[in-house]
Amino acid sequence: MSNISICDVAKHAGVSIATVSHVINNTRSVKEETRNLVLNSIQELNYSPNTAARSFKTGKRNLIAFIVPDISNPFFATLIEEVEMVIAKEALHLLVVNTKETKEREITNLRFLANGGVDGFLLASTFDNYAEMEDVIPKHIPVVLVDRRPAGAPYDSVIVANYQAVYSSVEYLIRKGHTRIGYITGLPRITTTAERLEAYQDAMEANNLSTEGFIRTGTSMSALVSENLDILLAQDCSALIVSNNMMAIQAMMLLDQRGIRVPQDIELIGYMDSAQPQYGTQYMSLIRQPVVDMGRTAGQRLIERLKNQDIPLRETLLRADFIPVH
Amino acid sequence: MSNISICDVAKHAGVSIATVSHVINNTRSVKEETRNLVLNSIQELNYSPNTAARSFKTGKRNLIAFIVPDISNPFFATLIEEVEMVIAKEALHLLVVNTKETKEREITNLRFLANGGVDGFLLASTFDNYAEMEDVIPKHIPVVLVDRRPAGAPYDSVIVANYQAVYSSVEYLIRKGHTRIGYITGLPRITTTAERLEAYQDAMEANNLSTEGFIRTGTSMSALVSENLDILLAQDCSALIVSNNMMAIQAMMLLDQRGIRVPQDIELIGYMDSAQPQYGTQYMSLIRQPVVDMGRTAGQRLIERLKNQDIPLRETLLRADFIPVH
DNA sequence: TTGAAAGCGCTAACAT
DNA sequence: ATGTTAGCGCTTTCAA
Repeated sequence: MSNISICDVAKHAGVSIATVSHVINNTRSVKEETRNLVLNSIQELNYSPNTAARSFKTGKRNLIAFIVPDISNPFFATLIEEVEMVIAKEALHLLVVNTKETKEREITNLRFLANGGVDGFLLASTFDNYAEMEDVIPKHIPVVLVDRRPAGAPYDSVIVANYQAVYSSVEYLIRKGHTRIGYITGLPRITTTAERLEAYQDAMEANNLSTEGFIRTGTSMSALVSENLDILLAQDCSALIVSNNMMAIQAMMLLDQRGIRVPQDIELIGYMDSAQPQYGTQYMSLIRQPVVDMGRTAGQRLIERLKNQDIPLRETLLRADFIPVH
Repeated sequence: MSNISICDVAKHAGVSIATVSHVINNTRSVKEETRNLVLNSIQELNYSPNTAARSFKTGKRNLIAFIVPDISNPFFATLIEEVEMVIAKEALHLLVVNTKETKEREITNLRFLANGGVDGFLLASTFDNYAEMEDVIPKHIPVVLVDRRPAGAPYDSVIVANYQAVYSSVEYLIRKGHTRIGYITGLPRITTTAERLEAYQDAMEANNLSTEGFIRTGTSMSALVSENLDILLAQDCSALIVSNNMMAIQAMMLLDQRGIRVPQDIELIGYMDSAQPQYGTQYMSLIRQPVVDMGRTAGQRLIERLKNQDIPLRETLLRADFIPVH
C-alpha cells in the first residue's frame, strides 16, 4: 500500500492536515502560495488519498451496483453499457452483480452491499414480490428498478410496456391468416413475462382463437428446450412468438436443423433487445425494446435520486414497438 | 438500518463491541451462550456491518476491477460472467469498467481505482505497450492481464494462442482450392490482432499465395464497414477471414443483403468467442476461443496473486482450435 | 472467556 | 487564511 498519508504531506509541506485536505477537495480558499506548497509535496511524495478512508468518513462510495440476472444476455449487457456511460460522467463507478436468476444470490448481494458497500442500486430483480426482499434493503438507500418491477416495491422504476407491441404482433399474424399461433414464455415468475403472455392471450381471445395447447413455458436465460418447439410444431402452429431474444435465436437454430425455413414455412416473432446486430433476426418480425433508452434513463434516475432523496417516486414506462419482418 | 452500528448491537446484547466483532468474524472463541445472545441481537436489529468502515480498517475492499474494452461484446460479457462466478466464491465483488477501447478511459480508471479503490485488477488492455500505462499502476497492486498482453508488462497473463488455429484455417481454405483469401483485421494496436494477422500472412506465404490487396483493417468493437467487404469482393476473394466475431456476424448480414450465400458462394472463417449460441456461425468455419476457460483461469490467477504476492509470474497460454464448417 | 481502548486516514466543525 | 481536533465503525492488541 502507499503508506503515505495526508499527515506525511502536511509535514512535508509544513502545513496542517486540514489545509492539505482543503487543497485536495477545493473546499475552502487557500492562499496561492500555500496551495502550491501542498501540491508540490503531493507530487513529490506521489501521494494520492486513500479512497477507503474517504468513503468511510463521508459515507459516499462513488459506487453504484447494478444487479442483473444474466450478464451474458445481450439485453443486459447493453443495459450495463448504457448505465455505465451515464454514471461515469458523474465520476461514479459500476459494480456489476450477476445473479443468474437466483433469488438467493440477489439477497446475499443486496444485504452485503447495502451497508456502506455502494451508494445505490440499479436492480433488475428476479423477485416478483417486494415482500420477499423488503427486509434486506435499508430504507435509506436509493434503488431504481430496471426492466422488472416486483409488486409493491416503493422505488423508482424504468420498465418497458410490451403489452401493446405484443398485442399488435398477434393481430399482425392473424391478419396474415395465422390461427394456430404458438407462444413460448420466459421464466414465469419474472414480471415482464406475465404482461407479454397476457397480451398474447387477450389478442387471441379478442379474435376468437384458442390458445389451448399453444403456450409453453421456457426460461429467460439459456436454452429454449427444443422439446417446447417440437410440441408446438406437432400442434401445427404456423407462427410462433418467442418471449425473449436468446430463446428466439435458439428457436431459429433448431428450426434450421429441422429444415424448416423462417419465415416461409413458419413465422417467428422475436425480440430485438440489444443495440448489437443479431444475425437471424432479419427473418423475424420483432418487438423492439428501447434498451438504450432504458439504460440511460435508469442511470439518470438513480443519479437524481442520489442527489435528492425527497423527490416523489417516478415510474417510467417506455414503449416497445412492433416491427413486421422486412 | 444504516445507523445501526456494532455499538448498538453490543449494547443490545449486553456485551462489548469486541465480542460482537469476534462473533461476526469468527476470530476468537466465544461462549456458546454469549454468541447466541449476540446473534439474536444482530438479527433483531437487522444489523449488518458497514463495509466501508471495515475496508478502511482492514485495507481490504473485497473488490476486483475488471477493465474491459467493450461490455456489449459477447466475448467480454462471457469473460465477465466467468470471472464473476470464480471470485464470488471468495466473497469478492466485481467492478466492471468499460473503456470502449479508449486509452484515456483506461488510464483514468486505473489511476482512480488503484489507490484503495480495489484489491486488484483484471485487465483487457487497449494499450499495446506497458510503458504507456506504467506510471499509473502502483507496484503493489495485483494485476492479471486477460486476452491482451501489452509488451513488457510485468504481470500474470492469461491469453489465447491463436496463431496455430488461424494458420490451420488458412491451410484448410487452401486445401479446398481457395487462392484469393481476404482478411479483415481487428483494431491494429490490439495485441491479439497482430498475432492473428501474422498467422494468416505466414500461411499464405508458405503456400506462395499473394496477400496483396487482401488485407483490410477493421475494428474490434462495432461495425465492419461494409466498404471493406465490398473491396474484398471486388478483389474476387472466394474466402474471407474475419478477425473477430462481431465483425464476422456483421459480414454475414451484409453478404445476405447482397444475395451472396455462405458458404456456397463464399467461405467465411469467423470466431466463436462466447458461450452463447450465435445464429449464423453454423455457416462458417470457426476459430473457437476458450473463453470460459480463460475467464475462470484469470479469476483464479488473481485470487492466487491476492493471497500471495510473491509467487513468480505466470503466463498462461490457452489454445484456440479450428473447427471446419459442419 | 471477555472488555477497554487505540487507532486506521480522512473530513469538517470549531478555534484562532 | 490556517490550525486543532473530534469522531466515522470497525478490528485487534493488551489487560483482566
